[in-house]
Parts: sequence; C-alpha cells; structure tokens
Amino acid sequence: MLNDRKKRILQLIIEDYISTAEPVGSRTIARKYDLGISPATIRNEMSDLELLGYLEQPHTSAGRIPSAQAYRFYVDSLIEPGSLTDNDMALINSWYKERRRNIDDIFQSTAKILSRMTQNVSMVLANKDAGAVFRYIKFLPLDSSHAILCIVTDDGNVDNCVVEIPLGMRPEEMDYLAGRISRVLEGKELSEISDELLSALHMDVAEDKVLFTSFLQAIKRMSRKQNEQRVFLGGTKQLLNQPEFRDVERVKSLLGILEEEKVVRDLLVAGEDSGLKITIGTENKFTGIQDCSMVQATYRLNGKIVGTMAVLGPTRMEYGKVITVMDYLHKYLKTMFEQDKE
Amino acid sequence: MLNDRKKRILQLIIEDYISTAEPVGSRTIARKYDLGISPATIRNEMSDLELLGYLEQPHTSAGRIPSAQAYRFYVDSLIEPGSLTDNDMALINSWYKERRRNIDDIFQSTAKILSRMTQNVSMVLANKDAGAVFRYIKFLPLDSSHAILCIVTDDGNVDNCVVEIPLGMRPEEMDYLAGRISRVLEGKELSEISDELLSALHMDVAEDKVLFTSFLQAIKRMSRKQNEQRVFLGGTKQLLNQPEFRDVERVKSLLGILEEEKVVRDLLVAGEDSGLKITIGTENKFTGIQDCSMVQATYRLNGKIVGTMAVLGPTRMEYGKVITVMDYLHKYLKTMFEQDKE
DNA sequence: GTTAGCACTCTAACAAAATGAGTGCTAACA
DNA sequence: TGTTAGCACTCATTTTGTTAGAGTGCTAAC
Repeated sequence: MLNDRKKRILQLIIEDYISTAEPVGSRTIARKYDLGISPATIRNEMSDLELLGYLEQPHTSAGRIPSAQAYRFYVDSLIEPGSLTDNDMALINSWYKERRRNIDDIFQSTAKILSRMTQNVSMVLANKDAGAVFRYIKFLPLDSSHAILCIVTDDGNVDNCVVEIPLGMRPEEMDYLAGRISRVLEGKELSEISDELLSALHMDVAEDKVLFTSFLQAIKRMSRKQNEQRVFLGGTKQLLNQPEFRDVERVKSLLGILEEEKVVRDLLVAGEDSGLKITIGTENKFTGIQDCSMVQATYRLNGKIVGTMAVLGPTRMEYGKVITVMDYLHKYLKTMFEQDKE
Repeated sequence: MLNDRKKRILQLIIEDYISTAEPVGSRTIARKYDLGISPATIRNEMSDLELLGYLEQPHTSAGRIPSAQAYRFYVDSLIEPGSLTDNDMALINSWYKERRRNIDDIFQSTAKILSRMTQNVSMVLANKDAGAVFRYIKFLPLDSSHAILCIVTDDGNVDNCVVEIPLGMRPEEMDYLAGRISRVLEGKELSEISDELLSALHMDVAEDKVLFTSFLQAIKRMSRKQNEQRVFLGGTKQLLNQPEFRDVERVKSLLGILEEEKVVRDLLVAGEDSGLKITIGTENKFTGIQDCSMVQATYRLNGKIVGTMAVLGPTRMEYGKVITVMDYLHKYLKTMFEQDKE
C-alpha cells in the first residue's frame, strides 16, 4: 500500500499532468505545490512510484507521466467529488432550453452539453422502448384511396403512416376494423407486440387482407422504431482541442470508429449494466480506443434502463469533472422525464 | 485570349495540382504528359500564364499553382463533363437504399453520399415548405384530461401534440370544435396560415379558450416546423483527408463555422436562385471560407425550390467530379420525389 | 529519513551546411 | 520567329551539428 505522502505526490502528478499534458518533474511539484519537502525527496518517492508501476518516463531526462494503473488508482481512491460552478449550471440549463421539442432533442442536447463541458467526445445511447403501451389505432381519411393510420400510445406519442384503402371500403367499416384491432392490442407494450400476436390477429380479421397488410407493416415498423436504440454523438470537434489529437491521423482513426454507429452502439451497450463505469486504456475491449479512457453512466427510470451516456477521450482525462457533469445531467434528465410523465 | 497550347498547359497544370496538391513544375508537365515540347518551352508558356494572372508561385524555386482566376477559367471553359463509373453509381444506389424511411433520411443520405464521393464537406438544405396544404384537425382522446391533436395535411403528413382538455368537455363537443376549425382552415397552405387568420378563428370559437390556446400553439409550431429549412451536413471527417487541412487549426476554424447552423443556412440560401453555382476563393462572401471553393446545386420540383446541396472544400477541388456527382444525385432525387408523389 | 551537490542523459531549439527541384536568361538552332 | 539546351541562381527542405535546459540518479553529509 502507498503511504499518505506517496498518495499525495501521485495525486499531484496526475492532476498536474491532466491539466498540462506535459510530463511532470520533481522540481515542478516542489515549486507549484508546497509540500514542505525538497525536489530530491520527491524524486526518491517518484522513483518508488515508478517501480510500483504508477509512473512512467517517456525518456530518461523527461518528467514522469501517470500509467494506466495510476489513473485506475486515482479514480478508485484519490478522486474527490467536485461540484459544478454556478456558471456551468447556468450554461447547462440554457443549452437544454435552446432546443427542446421532443425527446430526441433532449438526448442530442445531452450529448452536446457533455462534450462541451468536458472537451471530449460524448456518446448518448437512447433506449426508446421505455415501456410505451399501445392504446388504440385510428384511421384518418385522406382521399378516396388513402387514409392515415395513427397508432396511439399511452405516452402521448402518435405514429402514423399512409395506407391504401381497399376499393369501396367505407369509413364505418374502417372504424370497425380499427376497433377490433385496438381491442386485441390494447394495453400491450409495443415491444410485446410479437409476430405471433400479429398473425393471430391476422386470422381474426382476415377479411380485409390488403388493409391489414399495410397495418401490419406499420405496426411492425413502429415497434421497431420504438425499440430502436438511437445513438447521439457530440463534440467530435472538441477532439481537436486535445493535444493528444494534434496529429490528424489519430483524429481520423478515432473518427473512423465513431462513424460506425453499430460499433458505438455495441460499445455503449456493453457497459450498460453498471451505474458508473470507467474504463482506462487497455481496459477497453475495443481495439482502436485502447489509448483512450471512457466514462459511462447509465440512467434508469423505475428500474428500467432509459439510456446511457459516455465520454470518450485520452486517458489523461478530467475524470472528476466528467463524473460531476454526468451526475448533474443525470439528475436533470430525471426530473425532465418525470415531468414528461406527469 | 489564350491560345490552344496555353489552354492545354494550363489545364494540365490545374488537373495535376488538383490531384497531387503539389506545385507543378515545367519538368513534371513535360515528363508526365507528352506534349511534344521541351520543359524550356513550357517554362516560357508558364511564365506568360503567370503574367496573365493564371498561375502563382509559392516561392521562386517551387513549381506553380493555379490562381483563383485559373480555377474560374477552368470551370467556365476547360472542364469536360464527365460521367460516373458503374462502380460509383452502384455505390450511390446502395447508400441510398441503406436507410430510407422518411424524407429526412433521404436528405441525410444525400449529404453523406456527396461527401463520400467528393472527399469534401457537403451541405444539404431541405426546404420543407413544399406546399403542404391543411386538410383537417382531429382530436384523439388519450385520457380524461388529455387528447392528441392531429393536424392532417394533404401530403399525408400528420403532426400531433398532446393538448389538455377543459374539464368536463365531451368528445362530441371536441369533434364539433375540430370540425369548425377545420372548415375555416381547409385548403390553406400551412405557410399561409397567418396570425390574422388564427385570431379571426379565435373570435369565432372563443367559447373554448383553454383548448383553443393549445390548438393555436400547436398549429403555429407545426407551421413553423413545416416551414423550417433543415440543414444536413456530411463528411466533416473527409476534411481531414485533404492535405490543405493537415493543420488542425484550419480544421477547427472551418468546423467552427459549420457548427453554426444559422451560418450554413444563410450560406446556402444565398446561392439558391441559380441552378449550379460555383464560388471560388474570395468570391465567397463569407469570411472564413475565402480560401475554399463551393459548388452548389439547387433542385426544384414543379418550379419550386425543394432544396439545395453544396460541396465545400479547398479551391483545389475536383470540380468535374463534384458536378458530375451532383448531377447524378439531382436526377436520382427527382425520380425519388416524383415516385413519392404518385 | 532528508537534502544538497554533481555528473550524466536526453530532448528541443537553433544554426549551419548540403541537397535538389525549379526558374530565368542567353545563345544557338530550325 | 518559335524552340531548345545550357547554366547560373534561388530558395525551401533536409541533414547535420551544437547548445541549452530540464530532469534524473547517485552519493555523501546532515
């Protein structure tokens, strides 16, 4: 175990490196922070820390930089929970207000805020199947051969699509059909509406084949859309602010990864179970981001996973700040969702 | 006027520079392209072209690069209309098919394709007010105190929002109200639905204040939403492939501009009138992109501007390819939209 | 256990020199 | 009159050499 002084020195080195991105030497520590010990003593301690695997030297005559192990220790034991400045909070509030029309906007804003506040790439995964329950369907006439099929769910969402009306079908008949279908599906969660259920329904109302086929497609598509996990990215531009990414090639390779929505989704889904998850360097399973760190927070509503947000950046990341911001956003989202439910 | 040989040499220089991004010297031209004349002769011609303002030298002992004037001349007189390879066309088709669920997806795909094919940033502006006409509104009951207000337009779009129902109002009453409002607004283009019209309506059905206020907000929002011009960006990553943007700072500054949706919108709207518009270097009015070129094509349907697409990149741009791709996309979109209408 | 002193290491910054691609000019040639 | 070979000249880029500075490790003294 590390003694208190070693811990303190390690912490200072890590934090100094996080903020400057320069290897930090014994003199720097002694000068910047008043520890009451000389550079030589610090050197000795640093030497020990290196032996223990917490520090690394890019080359003999440079200062030292924290190893992945050091960051791990830092986030596990050293980090102190911070709090946002009033300024930051005001900024967040204004960003959320800027554009808020539907749920997607909220997620998009979250991604944006997360990246702006942390100067890193952010990812937000929205699980849309947050338990929307089927209420009823309704046909709205459009013209002689088309109608709009509206599917109403209890969260107040309406999805709609244009369907073709079988020749000669009267509005009353369509209402009747809608009623029958509605009665069967009412109260089911959209994700529950399975193929079997639909085919059973098919048997039941088989007399109107054409219309029913349209309906089938619509409900399936809607169910898929509702179930769909959507990914929102933010701050790919912030990447360029990090000295680690001064080299265009590195930027390109990371952006290449982020471009693949599937990869990002997998990445996020993999870390969904735990509340707060920090993976550092090679702890990341995905090749290509093994020189990066990722902080991920999953948020739930009534026990269900609503979504997950993450910040991806160089291992030299402001973990404390990231966590603090995420925590705030988490709370913010919670109240927003609860408000929506009401 | 330039004689044929000068034109030819200028063309070769421009095309060589476009593909290599390196200043091109007289030897290069003589070696690469068999013109039957010696480097010395080419040098003389180049010297003339420089005097005429078509070529520039970064420094005395470098080759020459085309000036903005040269590019202007190139796109006006020298460029030969190309055609896409089968491979390219197949690629485009597959990209369009990849994800096509609604009109936004089509625009997004267009932006993506445009950037992929040209290795530059692409921008697509979608004018959504393509003449949607109000049909009727309908209230769908949700629970005892809420209903969903659906606004149906003749293009088969339904917009909806949740409204609060005044205490004790019965469904029949709501239907009656919906009918009255519908009759007044029917046949109007959404963009026509002005404040005056709405206030007149207000007088008319003033008995149900609360509900009507909700409705007012909804229709206004919808009208705004329909009128809204949406911007789709593509290929901010391709930027990094251009040697001009090897410097991170330049990337940052351009991305900064593109990030401002308003700026991009203004930029695109400004060039909307003409069919195909190419602005080179300082011809661009917007500061910050004056070392870039922009190729913009506006597409119409039945005389109305549906949208506009543009490619933004270094002046050293494959103008021919860009134009060819845009032309193809233009046709592709046209058939797609006409199909949709049918 | 702590610290001052010192030799040693290695990078980054700077300067000087070599390299080479390309030009402009002149004189000769067809 | 247009074209070309030859050659001196220019200037960015690359290479090489040098220096300054930050930092270390070790030792001996406190």
